[in-house]
Amino acid sequence: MDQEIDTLQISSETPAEMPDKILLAALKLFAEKGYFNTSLSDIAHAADIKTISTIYQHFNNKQTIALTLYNSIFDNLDASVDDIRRKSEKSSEQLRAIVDLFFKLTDDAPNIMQFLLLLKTSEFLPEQKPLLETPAFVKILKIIQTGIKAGEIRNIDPMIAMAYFFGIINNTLSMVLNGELDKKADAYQAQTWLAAWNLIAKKSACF
Amino acid sequence: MDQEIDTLQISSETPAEMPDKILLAALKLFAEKGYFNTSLSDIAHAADIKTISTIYQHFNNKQTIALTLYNSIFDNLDASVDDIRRKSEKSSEQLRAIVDLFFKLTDDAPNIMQFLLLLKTSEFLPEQKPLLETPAFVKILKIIQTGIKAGEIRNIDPMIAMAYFFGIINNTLSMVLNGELDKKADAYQAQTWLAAWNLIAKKSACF
DNA sequence: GTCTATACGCCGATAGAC
DNA sequence: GTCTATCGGCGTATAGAC
Repeated sequence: MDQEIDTLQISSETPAEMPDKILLAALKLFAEKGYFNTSLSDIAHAADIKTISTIYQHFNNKQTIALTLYNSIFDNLDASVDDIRRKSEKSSEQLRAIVDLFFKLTDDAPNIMQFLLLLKTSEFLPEQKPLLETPAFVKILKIIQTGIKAGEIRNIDPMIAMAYFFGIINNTLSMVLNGELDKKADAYQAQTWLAAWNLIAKKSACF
Repeated sequence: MDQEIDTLQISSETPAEMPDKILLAALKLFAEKGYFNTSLSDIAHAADIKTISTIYQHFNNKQTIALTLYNSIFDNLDASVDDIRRKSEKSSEQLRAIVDLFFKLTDDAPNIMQFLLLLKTSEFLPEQKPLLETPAFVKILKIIQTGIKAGEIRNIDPMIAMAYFFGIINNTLSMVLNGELDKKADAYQAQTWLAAWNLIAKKSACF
């Protein structure tokens, strides 16, 4: 996955334009302190802007900033999942690629993963869909369902498979993001993938 | 586990005294809407109190209410873990009892589990320890370490074992609490315990 | 297009009557 | 011990000068 996160360049060299500067500052602060603990002044300060007014040149209000981030992140995730589904047919390989993406993002763009995994978006974006009803995750559910039909994945409730699989993946990544695991996500990727996949895979000797 | 949650009776018949009425109302609202979306007026209203002032008779400020809840919940969890460690020596049985407790609480006292699993307490109680540094979870980590030494649990990093084990358990319970799984937690308990335990147990045919 | 100044509301918190 | 009234501040948002 070499696709950038939409207009939100993770590691671009060109200094960000104003709207992106604001979004990046907001993303960082939301991820670190939470939505309600960051004021527009905080965002302005972090974006090297003197006053709050400039923010209103680009966004109608604070919530819109969060919504723009939300849409950018989930649109991009959705596009990545589409990409992944196109490149392979096997559920195992598709899930593997998604796990790759998540681990890579955790190391390279932790703020984005914090937004995805740690923030309770329903508290400040009540209209938005919860994580699992998001297009990206609906597609991931389909991958699992396909895997079950194809005999790659054990014949259990797909939602349960998803709960277990991403329970392992996301909890491990959450602990990396929280500093409760001290190495980079990359160090845990291989064994965590194995644990999660073997748990739902049919060929495993587990069940 | 028949122990009540401290002074916070979950299903007591006797109408709660004033401080508990406030705490129960706050717990419910914090769990449902989040800390920052609930005002003291909301709490007063939910506690059948006419004005906010009455709250200040019992608590110094809003944060203290949250802190009292936090302490009550974690003290109780800690006591439960002590109980469990006393009743059995085997790590498997101890972990099993903890899982029993979590599933039971999810069905019987969802607000408490929402507070535990879903709320980001660091956002409104920044001084408090994160979940895993809490006495209860330090003891749980010890259970896992003991299990490794005893040969019950695979010889992996205890933190990783914890990440996987509670990744499965907590994510499943989170999905129940969010309504993403439609049955009661009880319906998923047996298979979820098996999945989590087999993942870290040594005797499993998995690895 | 960036800044100054200001308006407005909500909420946490307090004083004090009864 | 419960209520009325009110304060003060912060944070969102806007109007308008330059």
